[in-house]
Amino acid sequence: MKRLTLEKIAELAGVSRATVSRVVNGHPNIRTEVRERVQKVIDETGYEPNRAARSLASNRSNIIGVFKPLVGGTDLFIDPYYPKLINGISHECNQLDYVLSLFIFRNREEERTKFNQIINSGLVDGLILTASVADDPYVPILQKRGVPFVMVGRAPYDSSASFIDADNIGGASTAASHLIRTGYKRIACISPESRTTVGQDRLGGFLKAFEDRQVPINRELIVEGDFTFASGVSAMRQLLPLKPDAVFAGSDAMALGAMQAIQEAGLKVPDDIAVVGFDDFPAASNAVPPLTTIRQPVEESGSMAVRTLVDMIDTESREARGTILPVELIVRKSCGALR
Amino acid sequence: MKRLTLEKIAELAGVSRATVSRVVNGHPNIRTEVRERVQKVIDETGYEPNRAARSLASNRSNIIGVFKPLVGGTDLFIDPYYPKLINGISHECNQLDYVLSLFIFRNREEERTKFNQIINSGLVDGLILTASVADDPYVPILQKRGVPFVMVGRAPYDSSASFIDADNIGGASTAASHLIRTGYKRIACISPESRTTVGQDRLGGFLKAFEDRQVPINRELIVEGDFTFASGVSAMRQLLPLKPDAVFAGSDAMALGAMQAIQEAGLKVPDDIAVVGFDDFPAASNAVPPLTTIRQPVEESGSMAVRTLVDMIDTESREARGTILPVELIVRKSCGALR
DNA sequence: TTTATATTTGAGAACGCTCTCAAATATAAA
DNA sequence: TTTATATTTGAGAGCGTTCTCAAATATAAA
Repeated sequence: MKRLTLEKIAELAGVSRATVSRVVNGHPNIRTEVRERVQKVIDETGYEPNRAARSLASNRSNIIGVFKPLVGGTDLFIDPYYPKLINGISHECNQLDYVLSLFIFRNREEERTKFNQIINSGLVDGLILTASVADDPYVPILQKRGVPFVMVGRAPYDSSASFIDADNIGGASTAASHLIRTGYKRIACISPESRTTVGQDRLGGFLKAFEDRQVPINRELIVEGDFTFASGVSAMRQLLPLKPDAVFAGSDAMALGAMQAIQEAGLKVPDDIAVVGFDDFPAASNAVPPLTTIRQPVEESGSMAVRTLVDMIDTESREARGTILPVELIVRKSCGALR
Repeated sequence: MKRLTLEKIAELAGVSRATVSRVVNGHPNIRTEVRERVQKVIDETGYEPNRAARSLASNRSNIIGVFKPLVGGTDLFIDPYYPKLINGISHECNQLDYVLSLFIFRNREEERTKFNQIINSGLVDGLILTASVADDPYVPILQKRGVPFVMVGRAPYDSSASFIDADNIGGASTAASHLIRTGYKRIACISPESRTTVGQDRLGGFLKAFEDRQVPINRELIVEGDFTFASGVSAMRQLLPLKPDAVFAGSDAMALGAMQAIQEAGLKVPDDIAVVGFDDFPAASNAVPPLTTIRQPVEESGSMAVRTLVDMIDTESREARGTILPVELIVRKSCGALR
């Protein structure tokens, strides 16, 4: 089947190429009679404009890239966070008529090479950056290159980049406050990697709750994990001898790991040790007992990121805009507040 | 910063556009002296060819689309299967220098519209189709249109389309045989949706094990779920009054749900009821007791799909080729075979 | 050397669109 | 009507590549 072109459609409709282009792109100033005639031909033939030609002529690809830099050795893509985020991004892309390209890497070298290709080849109109660590090398490059981008899941170190983030500080603080209010005295924290801004913020929020309420903090009850179930288990095993009566884990995966370690030790959640997580992943509500946690609006982050990015692209504004989305405490059985 | 073009590089290197093009594309028949001179300029300037122009001229986008049709109401994207698959696909795309675009939809209407755009706009060189149901409307369209595609996670109803699939029949059969061999007499099955080919195959494999061993089947012990944890819980609740002594669930999520329903009823896994799942997701090994399951090579499916597709694109062959990847029984505590 | 042949290079068309500018036509004002 | 103005259309350049074909140059054979 021969590809249809604008030219061909123009011929069939008895107009010029330019007129068909106008119809396709919804430009004003076309006689409705002509517009309808052309549209009819387009509909009947199923014509779709060639994207490459369009990109070349307009200098716009209508593709948004999602770039996920490696974070340490951990492959967080398996975590339900990413699928949800991608869902949100994808949905909003569909709405705004953008195509989503996904860039995930296994090693730094590859990552760097592809990054350069991506931003210098005109492949994408803009980039969504996820899961950056504090020393992310890409931000300055993007800024110098003038490529629109927004970061999701982290606030940038300086405020010169657009970002979408959940209120990690507020959420962690709410979680900790909830435990303090419920009456626990030895509250532990399994904090996510402090190399990540998420980790920093969640730990920060945890600490803030104590400061705000002027409750002293037990520093030895703070252990670092790496977001994973396994790290939750081992962190909790470390904590058990210190006899905490509650633990806030900076991710649901770690919280679930902690619960398992607690139960292995023959203790009960929440009677012996209360547990609160962060994320509200499906597994949280399925856990036994169901996990009290902080729900973050992951899909919304994704769609908000796309909206922000597309707006930056359309307006050609490179001005940074940050959005912090509210989170929500979901009280279930694991925190012992429901009796 | 002004975009670099072939022309510009040619000027800087003192050669013609065509020569630079040859260097960039690794064509033979260039004096090494010239090749090196040009390459030097390219390296120094960081030149990357414009993808749109390339696509237009070569009629190749070097983009592979992953198209995930809606399956019923269930949003399976959250399931760890997809992230793993995408990981595999993405990795192989990186290797073969293709870009991955992801297409996920929320409703049929949108899905159809975008599908047409995708295949008629020259956006992608080929498509990976996931999670199709038996009445998938897209296969015939792709075939007529001559778009290279491969289906993953299902064997097509007729063998005229390329596919990559895990050995669902063999795996389910192995799982069931394992339960039979271990000595269980009332073996139940929570089968995935029979609308999906995965569901059909896993149920088929389950039944096959009984036929092969000439063991009679208890049809009333077969209940259908929809891959989810919740459906596993409710399926198991239905099964409990029928007093099964073992259950094979067609997905780990359902198996975990079943385990929870069993434990809620005050029964023990595996002592009262043994459980075997399918998939070997991270949660399977974290479960208490750890879940015996069938491991399917999801990432390998992804990379194999890409390799197959790229080969079809390169050779311009539209001949169907099917691959069935082997699966593996992972014996853990939940099946009661380890004492 | 001279001629034949292989290798290396460049000129220029083509890919299918967008967009500017000017021409053609319709509409409003005089 | 006539003229001025607004709206609608088309011609054609340009986007940055690839690729064919022929010219230029190098190499081999006579």
